[in-house]
Amino acid sequence: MTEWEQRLASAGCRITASRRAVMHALTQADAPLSPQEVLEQAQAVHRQLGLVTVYRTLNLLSELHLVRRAHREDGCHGYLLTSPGHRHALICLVCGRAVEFSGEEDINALIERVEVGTGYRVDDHLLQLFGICPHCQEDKG
Amino acid sequence: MTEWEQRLASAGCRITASRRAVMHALTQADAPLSPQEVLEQAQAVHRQLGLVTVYRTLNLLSELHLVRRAHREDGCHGYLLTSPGHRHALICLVCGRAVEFSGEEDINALIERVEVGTGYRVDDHLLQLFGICPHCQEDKG
DNA sequence: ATCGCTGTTGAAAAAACTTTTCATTAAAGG
DNA sequence: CCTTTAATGAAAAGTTTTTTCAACAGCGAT
Repeated sequence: MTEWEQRLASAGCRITASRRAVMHALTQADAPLSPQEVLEQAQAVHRQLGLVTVYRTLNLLSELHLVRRAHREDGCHGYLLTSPGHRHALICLVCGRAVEFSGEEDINALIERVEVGTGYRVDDHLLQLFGICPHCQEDKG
Repeated sequence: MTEWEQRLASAGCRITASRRAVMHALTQADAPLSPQEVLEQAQAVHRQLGLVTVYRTLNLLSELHLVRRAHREDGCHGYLLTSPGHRHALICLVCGRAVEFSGEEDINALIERVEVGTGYRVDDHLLQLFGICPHCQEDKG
């Protein structure tokens, strides 16, 4: 039983073909996938999968933090597998490839400064970086 | 002529009642507003305003960076006036009140570290903080 | 293995959200 | 004031997401 299956099971959820197919699609992908794209990829493994189930599965996986949304200034429609210990995504503006990174230490100084400056108590944050991946840098050079 | 009107004008756009109404709504609000909410607020000033125009206006204002989307882990449907020089928003989880802050300096160290670690070239970022505003902290205490 | 309970599923439909189309209106410069 | 043309509102189309519900399939007990 894989780690995510373990996680589902201990949350009292069943390991189904649909869920395996969605996780498979997200595991294969190296860029964020929209629900529609997840469906297309996942149907290769589980033909009768429906879009509704993709939505439900993505919501479930998000709640369990196995999957995360990718955010862009113009919307937030992509989903991404979370890498354990890495809370933030870095997405290539050319090809969409995404990697994750951690950097809590660096952010804490900023948060503390903002707390003092605003009087807010900061509980959570959302950080995402955009740039050009090594692969796409080569293509240009 | 206000600053945002100046900005619109120099982009070759007209200053219309609809645009004034949308800007008015966003100026009054201290929390991010959805397009629907913008419509409701703005209609107080410009009765015949339609939702379509709200969408068009928000897109225009976003392009000119006069307005920005608010992002949450579960979606990105709110719009927020941008404060000049402040690129990031801090949103109260209780009442939705938002303030903006800057912190480029703090983030640059992180970005540089990530660039070295991943090989990506980082061009842009999205950072948003969530917490409890001073007002809502009082309500509890 | 089989059974039964109940969480899950897929399809259809509904709801919500966003964009397109187009005739009409109204800014802004002359 | 006119004229030009960007902008508007309403309706319709398109897209995305959620709800409903009968049928299905995990999985624990037998």
